[in-house]
Amino acid sequence: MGTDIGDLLQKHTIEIAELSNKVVAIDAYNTLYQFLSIIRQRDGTPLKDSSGQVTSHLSGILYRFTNLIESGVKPVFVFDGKPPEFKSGTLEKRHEIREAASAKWEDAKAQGFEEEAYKYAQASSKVTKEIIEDSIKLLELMGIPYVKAPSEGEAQASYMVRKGDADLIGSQDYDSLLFGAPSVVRNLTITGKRKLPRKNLYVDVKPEMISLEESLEELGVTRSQLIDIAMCIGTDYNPGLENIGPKRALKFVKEHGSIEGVLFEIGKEIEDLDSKKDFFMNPPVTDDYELKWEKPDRAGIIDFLCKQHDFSEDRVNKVLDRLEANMGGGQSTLDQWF
DNA sequence: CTGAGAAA
DNA sequence: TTTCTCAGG
Repeated sequence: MGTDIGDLLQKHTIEIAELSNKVVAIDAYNTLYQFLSIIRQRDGTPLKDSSGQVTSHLSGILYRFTNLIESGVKPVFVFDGKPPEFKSGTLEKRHEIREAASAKWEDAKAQGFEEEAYKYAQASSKVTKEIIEDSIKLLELMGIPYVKAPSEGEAQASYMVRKGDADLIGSQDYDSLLFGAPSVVRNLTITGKRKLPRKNLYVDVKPEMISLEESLEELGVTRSQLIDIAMCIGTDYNPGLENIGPKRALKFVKEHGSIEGVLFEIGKEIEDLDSKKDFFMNPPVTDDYELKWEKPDRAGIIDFLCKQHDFSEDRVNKVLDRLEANMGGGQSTLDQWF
C-alpha cells in the first residue's frame, strides 16, 4: 500500500490543539482500513452485530471523530472513485494477499497460534462496498461532510488542500505528497498511547506532520523528482526497481536528474511511465462538493447504531452529548470559521 | 481503537 | 489519581 518514501521525509510531532479549526481532508479508505484491521477482539474477530455484520469501522468513526471534533478539528472524508487502469496489478495483489491471510488465519486459529492468528486476521481486512455505504450513512447522520473522488481519494484530497478548501490531509500513507498535498498529518488521534501488539509496552503516539515544501527543500529535489524517487522504490502503479530503496533512489534521481536518466543508466524500463507520472501531477479531481458541518441526527444515529447494529444506547448517547455540543447550531466552535 | 471500570 | 485490562458489537 502506498509508497515507502517515508524514510526520506521531515516529520514533526504536533499537538492536537494545533489542529483546532483546521479542515482535515480524511483519506477515507486508509482510515477505514485502519479501523477494520485494528478494532478487533483478542482472537482476531472484528466487532460484529448480532446478524454477523462487521461494525469495527462504525465504532472507529463514532468515537475517534467525536473526539477530534471536540478538539476543534473539522474533518471531511474523501472516498475513492474509479481507480486508474494501471492500479489493477496492485489491487489484484492485495486481493491475493487477503485471501491467503484469510486461509492462514483459519489455520492458525485451528492450531491455537493466537499471535499468528491475530496477525493474519488483520491482514485479511477488506474495505467492502457495504463498509463504505455504512460509513457514509453514519457520517451523514453525524453531520460530517464527505466527498466522492472521481478517481483516487488522495488526489482529490490534495486538490482540496491546494485549492484552500482544506488545510491538510489525514492519512497514514505518504502518497498525497506525490499528488502535491502541502501537508499530511499521520496518527490523527487524541489518545496519546498505543499498545504494541502482544507486549507490555506502551508507546506515546502523537500526531505527526509532514510538509511537502520542507521535505523537498531538505532533499534538494522537486516534486516531480520526488515522484520519480517513489517510482524507483515502487508505488501503487508500478512495482519498483530491484535492489533500490529510498536511499539509493534519492541518490540516483539526484545524480541523473530524473527517473528517465536512472532507467537509461541501468538499462531498464517502466511500463506507461509517462502517463503514470502525469497521473501524479494531473489526476482527475472534482469541484463538485460542499463542506458543511451540521448538527447530528441523534434519533437517526440511535436507530442506525443501536437498533440496527446492536450498539449500546447508553454509550452512544454519551458520545452524542459530546458531539452535539460541538457540531452545528448555537455556540458551535465550528461556526466561527465562516 | 476507545471508553469504562478495576487495580495500583 | 493514574495506570492497566478488557469488552465493545
